[in-house]
Amino acid sequence: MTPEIRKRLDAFIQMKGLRHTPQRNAIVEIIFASDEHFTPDDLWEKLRGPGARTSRATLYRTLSLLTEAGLLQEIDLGDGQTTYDPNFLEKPAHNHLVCIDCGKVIEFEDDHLEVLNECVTRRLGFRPVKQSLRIEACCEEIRSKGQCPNLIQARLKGQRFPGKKR
Amino acid sequence: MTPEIRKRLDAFIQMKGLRHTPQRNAIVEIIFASDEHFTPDDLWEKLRGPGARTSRATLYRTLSLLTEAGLLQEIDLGDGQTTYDPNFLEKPAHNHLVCIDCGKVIEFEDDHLEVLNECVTRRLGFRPVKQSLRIEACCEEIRSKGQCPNLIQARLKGQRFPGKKR
DNA sequence: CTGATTGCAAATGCTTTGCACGCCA
DNA sequence: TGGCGTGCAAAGCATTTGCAATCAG
Repeated sequence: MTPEIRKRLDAFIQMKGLRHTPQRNAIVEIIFASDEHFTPDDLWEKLRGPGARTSRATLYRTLSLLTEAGLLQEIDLGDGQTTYDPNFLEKPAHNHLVCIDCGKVIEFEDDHLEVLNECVTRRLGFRPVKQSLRIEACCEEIRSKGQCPNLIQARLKGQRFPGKKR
Repeated sequence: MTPEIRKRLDAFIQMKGLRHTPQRNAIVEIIFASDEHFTPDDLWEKLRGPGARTSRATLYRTLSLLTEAGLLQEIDLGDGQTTYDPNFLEKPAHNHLVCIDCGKVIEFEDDHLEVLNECVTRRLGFRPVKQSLRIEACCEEIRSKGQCPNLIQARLKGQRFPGKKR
């Protein structure tokens, strides 16, 4: 967890008159230990490791807080659950490519894309706030080799694919 | 409902060995009477008008069928329910601008955007299948006039806004 | 006839909430 | 000590499913 993050979080907690608790700390610690996006369930799994006991309710409540604090961004991959993205202070735009074969999610940036999006938005008479591009595509690796490494892993995890909500 | 649509639907029904039923007909009729996007609930409302009795189960089942037949496209506006888009045969890309003040949804197209998206996708080693850009923005009308006509209507309808799932 | 289709109610899966108790500041 | 926070279980919501009855071809 960068000092930048910690600062923002502390500021938010103080401003809102909130409190530091072991549960909150544990959750925040785990989230910002990595910069990968995750679902509430991913987080729940990681939380079960250490002796830190939390409830799902607290988990969800904390996610809301962090989102409100601007430390997390909610993104929708279309799989029936909300995905959260930490470490986005440096990445204003959220573009995701989801492989419909293996479910792999790639986050990418493209300056041209951003400029273009801004132009379009203004042309329509709006002021851009947040933009997310979601591309569903199929993996060339699967087309050529017949399968890709993520596919097997995804199947094992019982991962949901785009389109299939539940 | 254009003959184009009817043709595709009949072909699909025949190919799959499905059947024509009054419920299916009623649903299809209502959907393709307009080219607006809608939620299952919007559709349910319209269905309650005529004497045609259907259940929500049939409604959802029919939506799945039409999606599978390629006559409907599922899009996710981030409000907790699936939105469906008919009349998309002519519009391959789905770009939506959602006003975070009034909830208004604008569908737009931009050729440059599409070309660019395709480039990015290929550069990442994928083959594009479906792309949807979602921009959250705020209405200039609200900034200048203090409110916009959609806001009042949206409030009355108890509309959900992006970010607030339930 | 026979399998596709329907409606109902119950089940799902993710997320939120009410409530009483506990703990931070 | 006064609330904020927490856990639990129950509630919510959109959507799906099991099943027996019904209907289309």
